[in-house]
Amino acid sequence: MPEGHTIHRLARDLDALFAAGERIAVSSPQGRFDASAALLDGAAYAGSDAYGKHLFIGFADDRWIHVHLGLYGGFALLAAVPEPPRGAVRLRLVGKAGHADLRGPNACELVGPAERGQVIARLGPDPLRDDADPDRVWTRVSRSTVPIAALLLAQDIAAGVGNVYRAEVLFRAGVDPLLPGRLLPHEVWQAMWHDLCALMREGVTHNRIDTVREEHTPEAMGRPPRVDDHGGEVYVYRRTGQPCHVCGTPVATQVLRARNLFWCPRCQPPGAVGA
DNA sequence: GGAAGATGACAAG
DNA sequence: TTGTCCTCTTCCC
Repeated sequence: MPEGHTIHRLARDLDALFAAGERIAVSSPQGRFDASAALLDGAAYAGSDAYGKHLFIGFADDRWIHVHLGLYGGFALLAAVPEPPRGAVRLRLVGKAGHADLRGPNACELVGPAERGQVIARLGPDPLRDDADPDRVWTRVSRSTVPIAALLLAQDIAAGVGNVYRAEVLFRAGVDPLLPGRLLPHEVWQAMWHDLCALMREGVTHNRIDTVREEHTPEAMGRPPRVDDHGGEVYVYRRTGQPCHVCGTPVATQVLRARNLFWCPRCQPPGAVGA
């Protein structure tokens, strides 16, 4: 689930669930956040914020719960009255209108403004934040010999992009994933960044990743809609061996830097820098 | 019942 | 580059 759009959506949903100033019951049913939960229990909610894949849940006195979901973490927000926790619930927040259960996060820690600032300082521009400066990203990309597919996942270069968005944005741009960053034309980069911002914003709105253009949707192409646990309709992500929605060539895959990479060998041949 | 896999990131070597 | 963290779901026996 968790790419940047998920985290921004969570911040928005937490703000909808809990009112500013409302006192929140904070606990750690699983026990691993016990000490910090005790310090925060009953504190006033002060709003949540997202930077890339990092979530900061704010409380009075500039105290924050820093959450990173990692690969399999999940945050379930429910309006219902909380039942006894099922499974390993690291963090439970209970307010008047509902509660939120956090499981399996990579990080869940109580931090102050300094530590929060340190986390943010390590991150590159976030396509989902209005203050993001694409030129800062381009400076890094345009000087690198590393494949563009690897650069897109580097959080210190651009924060919030995950494996699905990187595969999809490269496909939509017609760019060879293994192309070194410095060989990418500036105008292609600008278009890709613009596309990334639009796709991720749409991801926040719909809480899922859809990247297939109108003319390639199942309805337009006369094929059955894709059913997958990430929820959306995509061109290449996790479609290994299946025909490309545009040209019919089987989608290719390889492991790059310990992450699965997917692309269409015909729409994105070696050296391709965009349609 | 058990293994494998998943949209991530870090430390160690 | 490799190993480790962490949880849940799916698939296979």
